[in-house]
Amino acid sequence: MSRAYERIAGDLRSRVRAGRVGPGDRLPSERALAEEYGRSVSTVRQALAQLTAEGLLERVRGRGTFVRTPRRRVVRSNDRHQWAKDRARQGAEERARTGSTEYETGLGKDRLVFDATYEQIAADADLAGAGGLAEGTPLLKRTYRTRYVAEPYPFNIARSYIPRELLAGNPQLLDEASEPYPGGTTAQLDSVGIEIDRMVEHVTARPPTYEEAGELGLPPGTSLLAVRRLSIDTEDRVVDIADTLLPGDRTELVFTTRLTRWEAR
Amino acid sequence: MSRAYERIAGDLRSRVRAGRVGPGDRLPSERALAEEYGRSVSTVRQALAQLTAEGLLERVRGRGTFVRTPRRRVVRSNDRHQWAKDRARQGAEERARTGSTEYETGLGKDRLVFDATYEQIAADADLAGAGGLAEGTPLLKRTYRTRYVAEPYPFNIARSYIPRELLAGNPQLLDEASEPYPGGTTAQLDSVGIEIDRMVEHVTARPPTYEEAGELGLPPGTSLLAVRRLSIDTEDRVVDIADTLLPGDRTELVFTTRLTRWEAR
DNA sequence: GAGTGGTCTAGACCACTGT
DNA sequence: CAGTGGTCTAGACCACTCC
Repeated sequence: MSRAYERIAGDLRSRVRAGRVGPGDRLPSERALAEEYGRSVSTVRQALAQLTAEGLLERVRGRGTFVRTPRRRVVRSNDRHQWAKDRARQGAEERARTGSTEYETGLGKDRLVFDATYEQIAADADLAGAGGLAEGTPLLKRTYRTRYVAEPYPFNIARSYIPRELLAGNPQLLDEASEPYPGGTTAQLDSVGIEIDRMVEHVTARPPTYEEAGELGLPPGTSLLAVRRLSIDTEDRVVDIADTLLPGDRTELVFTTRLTRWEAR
Repeated sequence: MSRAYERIAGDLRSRVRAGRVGPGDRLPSERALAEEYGRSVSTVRQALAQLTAEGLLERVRGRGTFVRTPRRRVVRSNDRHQWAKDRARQGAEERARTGSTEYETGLGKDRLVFDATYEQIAADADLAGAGGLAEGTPLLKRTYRTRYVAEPYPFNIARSYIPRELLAGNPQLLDEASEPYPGGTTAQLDSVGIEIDRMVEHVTARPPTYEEAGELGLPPGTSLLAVRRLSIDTEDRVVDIADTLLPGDRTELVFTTRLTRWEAR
């Protein structure tokens, strides 16, 4: 390894891994490290930038360079789909009492803040392709943001697209003032006679765009989980396309796949 | 936005998004951009480094800076678990004819290269916790790498851990020379009387470590999908823990969740 | 005010690509 | 060979934190 900044990065990396500096600890300053390794400050900065991009360090102006402390993860399990479907057919009081995100996080409404906005749009090529629709099909676009009361940034941004034609039977569904709708999307679709048969979720990971990093308050060295979920009804139509963005450093997705039993041999 | 490098990055970003430069196109050189924006080369380099980390650009020494071309994605669907379970009870010839990865990618054995190594280890705290085992429990550790014949880097690294006690009935299972085992892990477990009831997959995303980036040949600006899959048998035991690393820029995970039907109202 | 990281400069030299 | 990006230097000045 002939590059000075890689030697420095490698050395600092092993200091962290060996536990000689732990989460939250401060590293020596740029100038001190430059002195220690006999290199210029710029070279040390390059090493520190690499470790920051790896998610190992966190740099704070005026305070110093710290070993990043892992954030507590929010678990999202696909069990919630069945839970939500069962709930949608329960009494209105029961539906109003609980929400899907509360179910996931185990937290009450007083600890979480939701935000919903509705728009009417036309399907672009991407959405049309995903939903098996013609381009230009009128859609209801709903945007949801969920965050902890105590935190400034949402831990979840979701955009849902539903063909407007499907919602004709219940005009209330086009009005964002109905949110939070008791029983969620499953109950909303039930109100116009739609039953969901299955959810198909497409999971990808990538670095956040500049705008996404801003919206979600993602520090450098964090990945983004992007989930596109298709809700398919009992007539095999795509009745909802939901794109969800989740911070990679605080999300764990859990999927349980149940298998049919073997016949006795 | 007072920072010069952010203005430059923002301007170049919009050039790409507006399609004024498309995938594969070359951008002006560092020196040319410095001239154009009236800034030093270092400032331009900072802007280009940011866009590279976002996965938007690709820099090649001696050739130039290019707009990154998206790689073709390998789709991994949870349907394969049921497929593999069904296959495990078929004839030996049928099992030998196909593999799980071929099923996933739609490619034949001649286009893919597998590699398997076996080790015997003791459970550390992490594995013991995941498997509900005592620390130190003897495990069989199997490492698999899968790649295209035409490519140098694997698109998949998997490490599987099975309590050795479960495999006592079939010594052949401890020998890596048995790989590829016809019918895969499901058939291997079947040979010692274990039937899998369900798979539980935990999905997370993060930047690759330095070593992972090297192993998988990940370019800067790429995330890593890390999946921990627990195989749970019909007696509710964790019979396999499989940790899989997948390049975020070429993997799409698909999970289908089937819901039970409502009773007629 | 002392100490921290962030931005920016104006270079030098090197490694690599393509002609 | 000219042209590209990669490494490294030795600074200056700024924005911010903490005492």
